[in-house]
Amino acid sequence: MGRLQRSFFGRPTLTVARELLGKSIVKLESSGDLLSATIVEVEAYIGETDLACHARHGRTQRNQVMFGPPGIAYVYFIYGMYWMFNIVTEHDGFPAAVLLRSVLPTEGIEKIRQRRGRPDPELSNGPAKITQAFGIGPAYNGYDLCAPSADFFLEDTGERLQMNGYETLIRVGIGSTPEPWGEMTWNYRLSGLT
DNA sequence: GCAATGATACAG
DNA sequence: TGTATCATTGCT
Repeated sequence: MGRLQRSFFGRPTLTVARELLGKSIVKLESSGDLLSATIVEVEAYIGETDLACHARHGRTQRNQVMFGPPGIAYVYFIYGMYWMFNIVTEHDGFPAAVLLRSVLPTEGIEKIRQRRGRPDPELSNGPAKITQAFGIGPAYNGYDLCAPSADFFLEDTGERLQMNGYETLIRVGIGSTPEPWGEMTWNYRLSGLT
C-alpha cells in the first residue's frame, strides 16, 4: 500500500517488472488534475550485455540515467515524435529499466481523452500513448519518482484487479536484435482482464 | 502496407 | 560529417 519506495525498484529487473503489474501510476498536475492508471503491460531491459537495451554501447548522453540509482524516470525521444517512459531498476551503476507499455486509466479520464483525441481503447495502450496521456516529456528524464514530494509516482492502491495471472512474451519492436536477446520473454502483461 | 520526423550512434 | 536505424503511431 502507498507509494512504491526506492527499495522496490532496487531489485532484479524481472522481479520489478512482474510486480509492477496491477500497480498504479499517479500524476498530480499543477492545473489541479489528478491522473492515475493501472499498469497492465511492461518490458524489461537489462544491462550492457542485453543487445536490445540502450546501454548496449555503454554509457552515453541519452542513457546515462539508466546507470544511476533506481526509482528514477528514464524518458527518451524516438522516431522523431514520441517520448517513452521507463523506470530505472537494480543498483546504482548497473544500467537497467522497465518500460511501461500499456496502462488502464482510472482517474482523470476526461483530461486524458482531451490529450489523446482517440477512442477509449486507444487512450494509453502503447508506450508513446502513455506519455501523451500523462503529459510526460523531456522534463521528466531523471525525475525522482520516489522523492516524498514527487507529484508523479508509482503506487500500490491495494485494490485487487480482476485478473488471471500474467503472461510473458518476446519484447515488442526490437525486431533485428540478435539472439538470444531478441527472443528473451521479458514482456510482462496481465491476462484475463475483464 | 507505410509515411511521419529527428535524435542517436557508428563509420569514415 | 554522412547515414542507417530506431523499445511507435495512425493513416491509406
